[in-house]
Amino acid sequence: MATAPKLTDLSVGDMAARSGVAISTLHYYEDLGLIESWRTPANHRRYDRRELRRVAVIRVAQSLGIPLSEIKSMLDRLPTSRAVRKADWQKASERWKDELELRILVLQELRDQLDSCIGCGCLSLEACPLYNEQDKVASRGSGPVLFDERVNPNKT
Amino acid sequence: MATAPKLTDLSVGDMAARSGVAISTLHYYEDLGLIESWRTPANHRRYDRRELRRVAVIRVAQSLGIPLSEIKSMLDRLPTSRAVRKADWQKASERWKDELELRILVLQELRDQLDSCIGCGCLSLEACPLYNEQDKVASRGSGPVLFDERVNPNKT
DNA sequence: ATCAAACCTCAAGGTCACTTTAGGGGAACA
DNA sequence: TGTTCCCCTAAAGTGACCTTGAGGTTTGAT
Repeated sequence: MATAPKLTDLSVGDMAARSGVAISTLHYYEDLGLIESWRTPANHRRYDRRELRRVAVIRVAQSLGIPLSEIKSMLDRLPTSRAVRKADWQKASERWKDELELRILVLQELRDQLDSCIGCGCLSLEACPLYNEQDKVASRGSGPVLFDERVNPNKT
Repeated sequence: MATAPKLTDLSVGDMAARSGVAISTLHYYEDLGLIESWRTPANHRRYDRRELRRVAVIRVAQSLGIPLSEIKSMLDRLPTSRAVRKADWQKASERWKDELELRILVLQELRDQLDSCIGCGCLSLEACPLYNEQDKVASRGSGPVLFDERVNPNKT
């Protein structure tokens, strides 16, 4: 609510068109607190243009397999005032770059071991590096999740 | 059903312990036809030890973001007889290796563009290469899915 | 013979990230 | 003044991937 309504602000339809994200998804992101809007007297959403960047960042982060909850906590670390600077984004994106780096490394390891491992039978053993590697990337729920909040997936 | 019951076959509990996968998950995989068992006279499941490898492969594939449906169709391509050879696994894994390769390339591209892009403001524009890159990996539903069955996520 | 531990089935519940549906209200333009 | 489009909310639906629960059977050690 540090928002000073401007005529150049975007409607949800504009946002959808410009970001390539469905209106329903924008609503959803807003419910989750990932983006922010003010309302016109008619209760229509209006978004500061900067929210476009937020949406873009959200989508990019998602493509890295980062869950929305993580994305939110990253975005929450940005200054809440409207004056988010280059430096803020860069700092925030650093963490994802590291994550990305790690992800690449794990995948490369996986790939390098695929030849020497998958056909050799060791895949059935706890000792197999490929199989164990999986635990570091493995998903709970769906999709690869490299981030924390790793509950032990089964308690034997 | 090409199964010749052996005393060395594993119970579902054994499978769970040795594969690190919950019993309920093994049941689930079996329902989906990803793994196979025979039954004792008391209707208890027994798994050939080779099923351990199948489970391992399933988990590894999942860590690459490959959906179970894809994994199933890959596993279905293996000889149904019990005599699955090294070469069969290697052949089947080839496809995933390519997928892996692609995944690494996309992530690397993403990483390389992160510096030059995320702080510059272009992220809010359709022209941003990083933002567009996202479309090539983007998920529908949850988690990155590089495989086919890409429906257009929003029809504007 | 008893009793816990392990197994069975089937149905329902839960999470994530959305989309769809249903039933409205307000705005822009000819 | 329409009428057409865009917007609103709340709730339910979807699909992938499991987990939990209820109620019952079997095994195996004492």
